Amino acid sequence: MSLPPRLSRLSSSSLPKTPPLQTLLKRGFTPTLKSINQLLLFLSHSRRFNAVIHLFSQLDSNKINPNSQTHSILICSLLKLHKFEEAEHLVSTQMSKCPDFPKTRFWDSLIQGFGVIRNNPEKGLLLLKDCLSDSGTLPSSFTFCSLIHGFVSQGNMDRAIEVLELMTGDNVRYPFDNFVCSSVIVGFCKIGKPEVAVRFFENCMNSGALKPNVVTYTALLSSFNLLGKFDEGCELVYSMKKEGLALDAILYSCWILGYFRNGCLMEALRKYREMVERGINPDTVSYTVLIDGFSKEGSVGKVVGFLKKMLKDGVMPNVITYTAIMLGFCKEGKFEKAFRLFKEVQDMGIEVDEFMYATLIDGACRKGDLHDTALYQLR
DNA sequence: CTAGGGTTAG
Repeated sequence: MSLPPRLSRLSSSSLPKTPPLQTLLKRGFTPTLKSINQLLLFLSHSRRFNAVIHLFSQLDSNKINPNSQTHSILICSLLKLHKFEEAEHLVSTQMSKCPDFPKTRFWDSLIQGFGVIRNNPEKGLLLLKDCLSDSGTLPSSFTFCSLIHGFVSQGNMDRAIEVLELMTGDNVRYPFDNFVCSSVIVGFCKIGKPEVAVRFFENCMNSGALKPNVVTYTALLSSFNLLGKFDEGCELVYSMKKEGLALDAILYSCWILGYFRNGCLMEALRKYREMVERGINPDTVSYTVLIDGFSKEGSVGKVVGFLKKMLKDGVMPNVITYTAIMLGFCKEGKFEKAFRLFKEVQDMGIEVDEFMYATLIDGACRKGDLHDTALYQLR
């Protein structure tokens, strides 16, 4: 089997000529630890982390004792390969022996690895506590943030607050930044406590350390929406404009949603135009908010208009967008149109969900011909 | 340096 010319040239000229260490070892060489570490470093820098691990595993049987640098390189490779359990074991066994370890960086990677990549913030928190009890190691604020965010996305606010308290503790004293603040606000909204979210925001402001950005303000605006505090939401946006903060598509969607919930359709439309005039491109959610708002009022003309517009702009509708459109058709008594769209959505390969079925069933019931319509085909 | 924020029924 011969390689095509281009590949054979590559393999003969651009790969290192030295035989791999494994081969050297087999031939009876006994390289110094220094040269081993250099090779491990080289492998690690060229991102051949599996090779690092493999080479390390051969050291013992060749009576070569690794030092702390060897272990450092190995731990880095394990972390890169997301082998967190093995990395954790090494960190905890080698830590006390090697005072020159980049301890904090290892802890950061381990806590974030378990908390975010493994989606196991509980384990991350255990490690965080271990780390804090080992004086002299203070994980980065990002590590605290990602744990908070991990707990928030699980809806576990008790734990999120626990991390928050560690963050403000005497030996840490990290300020609450926008990342933390927005995550916590969203968390409280998620568990149905928007009033607590607003209070948390106010506390952050009173502490004086927070300069809210558009993300934090959007989370706050969404809390106001949940609380039905439409006027406060508007005031918030006005003060943002006065501050000179750049509003974006997400902020506008949230604001427009508030107008719809407050029954101000024309004002919602005006804000949409304002957004476009400012050069902010509406995305799928922006359009979905508009479509849903007009569908609920039975303004199917507007709904279809927005659908065409978004398709023209290359913004793809999702299952929520289509459900909102079907709702509009059903409200107008055009169940057949809704059902035709339903089939099209399925043909597009979009996964339909219970919301879509519920919307269609409701639409069919509204028409009253539950027994002889396409409803039977819904199965 | 960035992350983090917004949409659906009965």
